[in-house]
Amino acid sequence: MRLKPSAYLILGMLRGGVGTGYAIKRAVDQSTRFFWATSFAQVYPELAHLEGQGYIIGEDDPQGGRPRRTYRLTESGDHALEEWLQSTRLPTFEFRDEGLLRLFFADVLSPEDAAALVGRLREQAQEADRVFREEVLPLAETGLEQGIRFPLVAARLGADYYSWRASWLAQLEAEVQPGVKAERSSRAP
Amino acid sequence: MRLKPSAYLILGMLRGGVGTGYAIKRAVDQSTRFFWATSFAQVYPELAHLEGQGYIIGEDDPQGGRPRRTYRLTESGDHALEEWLQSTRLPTFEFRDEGLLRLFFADVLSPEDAAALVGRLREQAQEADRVFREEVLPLAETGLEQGIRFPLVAARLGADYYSWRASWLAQLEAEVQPGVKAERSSRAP
DNA sequence: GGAAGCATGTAAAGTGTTACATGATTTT
DNA sequence: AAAATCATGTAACACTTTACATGCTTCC
Repeated sequence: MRLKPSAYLILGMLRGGVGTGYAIKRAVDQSTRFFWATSFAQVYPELAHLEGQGYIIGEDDPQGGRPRRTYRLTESGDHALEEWLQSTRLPTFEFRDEGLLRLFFADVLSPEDAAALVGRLREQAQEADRVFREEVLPLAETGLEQGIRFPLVAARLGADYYSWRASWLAQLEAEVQPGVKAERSSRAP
Repeated sequence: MRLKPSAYLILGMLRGGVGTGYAIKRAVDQSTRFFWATSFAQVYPELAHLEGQGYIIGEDDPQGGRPRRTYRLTESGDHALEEWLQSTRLPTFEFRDEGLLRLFFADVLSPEDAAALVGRLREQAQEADRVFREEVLPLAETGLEQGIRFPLVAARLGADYYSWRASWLAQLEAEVQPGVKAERSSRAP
């Protein structure tokens, strides 16, 4: 791999017309942050690095007295982005979910406390679902007018994931209610 | 938060009877690694740190000429673990999914190449699903005999997630096939 | 006039991964 | 006899986050 995923994130944003470091960070916060987040302290050095390697070109573009530097892809950067998108290399996948870790160790707790823990996890999934439907999805929909559909696809996958997770946990919550006997879900009336 | 999640991972494993650094790393590789991974270079220093803080006590426990150090929780460690499990603090949730990032930028590609990318993502989800069902789930089931059920619950959530993701992507794959017109899924005969 | 937003960066601290180093025991 | 597994650790590197530092412009 020539570049790290965080670098392709920047190439992709530049390709989509998001031209400054500040704007890239803001765009990420409103879109990809759920599966790939970033920070100013990552974006600015990476822009400098990508320019040094010839993947992008920056141009000073001050707005009044306020300095600004706007970047665009070079041919080399454009090529690198497409190559990455078509690569068959296994994409990195890192998942750190403290909630699931707690669930994993829930045998330590009393049935009541374990049930409460599952309930909290379900609530958190519902809250994430709400954020996606109220904030992320509507924003992604605005891209459709310019024929940009995949950010909406990604947002839908995220929203549907949290919905799915919330109902999976709600089901589990019902099964672990103290008083409910069965090891597997009670299907008896 | 008194301790970081990686520390609670170790406390939880010790509480479950997994007593050495080596065994903890192995156990994690077979169970929690999908939502919380670790490495020897994290486990050994963390064990030393937790012992220094009084959460655990280690005892030299050589096997023949092979040195070994076995740890157990102190009261303080036991208390810290339960407190963490009952905490209402928002659990850390970090997700880095390069596959979704590629999907997000797929408008750059031709419809054919975008469809191929979706197909690769679907295959990868299917492969992860297979690993869960063939390797992780059977292992987690062995815990049931000792009345340990939540590792299996967590493994089921993981397995079901990848199944769900694979079929979501299969559905998307059908929708983005070149030749299929509609913006939204074609419900025509 | 003050707050919020635009804009760019650096420094320090924390976290995590990979590679290395060593040696005993068990399995093939 | 060799390979795999058990077992413990360190060093170097890579990566991320948080906090800091600065100053302009726009909105209330």
